[in-house]
Amino acid sequence: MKKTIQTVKGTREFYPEQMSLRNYIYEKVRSASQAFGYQEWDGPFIETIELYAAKSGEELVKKQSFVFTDRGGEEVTLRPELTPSLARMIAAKQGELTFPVRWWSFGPFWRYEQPQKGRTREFFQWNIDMLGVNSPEADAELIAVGAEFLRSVGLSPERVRIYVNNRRLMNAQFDALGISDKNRLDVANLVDRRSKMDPEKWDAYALELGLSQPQIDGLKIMLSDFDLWKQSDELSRTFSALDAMNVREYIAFDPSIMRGLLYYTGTTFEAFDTSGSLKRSLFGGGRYDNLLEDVGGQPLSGVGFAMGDVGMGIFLQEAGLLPEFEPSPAQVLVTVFDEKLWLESYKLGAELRSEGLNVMVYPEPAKLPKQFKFADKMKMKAAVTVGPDEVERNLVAVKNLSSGEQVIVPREAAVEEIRKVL
RNA sequence: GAGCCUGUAGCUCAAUGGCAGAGCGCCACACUGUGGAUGUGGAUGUUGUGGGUUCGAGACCCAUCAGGCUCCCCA
Repeated sequence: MKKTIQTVKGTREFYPEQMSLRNYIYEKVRSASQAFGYQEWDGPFIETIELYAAKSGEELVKKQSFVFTDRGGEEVTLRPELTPSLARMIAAKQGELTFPVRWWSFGPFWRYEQPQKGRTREFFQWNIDMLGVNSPEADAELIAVGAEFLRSVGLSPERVRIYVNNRRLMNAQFDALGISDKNRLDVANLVDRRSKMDPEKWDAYALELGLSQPQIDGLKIMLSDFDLWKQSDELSRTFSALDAMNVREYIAFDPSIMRGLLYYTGTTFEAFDTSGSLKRSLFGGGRYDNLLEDVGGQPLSGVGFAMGDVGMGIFLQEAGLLPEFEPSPAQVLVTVFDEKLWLESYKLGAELRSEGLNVMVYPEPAKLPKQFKFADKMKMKAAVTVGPDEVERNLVAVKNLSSGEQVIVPREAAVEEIRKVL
């Protein structure tokens, strides 16, 4: 390595092993989405900054998006999230789509962040949304899709939990405590940090925001009341529906879940890894009522969530839940005996492929031990050899690489023999 | 955008300011019709990059790049 050109900071290189993990997550995401009847879709990877300026946070637009000027002088950005594109696309065809719309997507996003573990500048994200139905049961369905995904990758309720809360319930609580609208965002932020901050610092921060001691005490009581959801008809119905959908064990009410202060208006939820000492967020979402209007559509309510591939990948790996990596898509190696029989091996390989097997032929007449070692490293299951003896009598030698047993069979029986080994 | 830690062989890591090393992996051979084991031998490299201090720098200083931790943020 004389001279190397570095990758762009925060980008990711997918060697085959990482690519198989990405594809594994994609497959599970697709299965969970399709099991509930959601359609796959996607938007542009490049958008104008105005799309996000409308209602995404200032932090996102000004500091955390990849913005640059194209050759035509237009300011464009690599998409940092999908929901605004979704809102625009729905609004554009609002009159012709069949509602309720159930859509999901899995694609790349970019955010200009400080890279650290679990956080890169380039990542893949699963987005899934239902639009056109505004009900606690619809909220429950989205949560259930998330829960079924968790179940499908082998994550048990002991390991991961989806915490659910509701903005309207919280607003009612804030009203009861006499917390002004002006303070609402700050207080929501305060509530969100309850579990992340030292209790003493949390108190000090609360005082800083101008809350009175009775208000702070009231908040604390509220935050430790895990039966609070019973006061909310919405959440009661959502939890009943989750029970019916057989995912209730993955769900818990948590009054400190606030999330997206920007456009969530009803139920919000967030999945956490509960196995470690610190909670790691795995996905989150909620109901949004005003998104379509913001991009010029007719009022339309929706609910959805998003999950990044980076954190989920690390979590699955640490939990020992990754499927074993198979280096070679071909489980069969045809060896090359010597230069004279080289093309005979290619011929055999073609025959086996025509029978539907994935077959790799060693690319040169190397020593057989070397070829077998290669098959081992690639974790292949069978090696097939045609040497002078076999060719003469129209035979092939099929070796089971895990047991070490080799049988010599007529060439026509090779496929059948190989299938026994796979 | 701010602070701190780290960067040495393909990988994991050693080396008081004084000859750059080990284990694993890799390659070759033992073994010219068969892998996983074992043995023997071999190659690892501009110590992230660029400056500086010093007789002498992997080590100390400055800058820079990267990724890790924290703040921020988490749409």
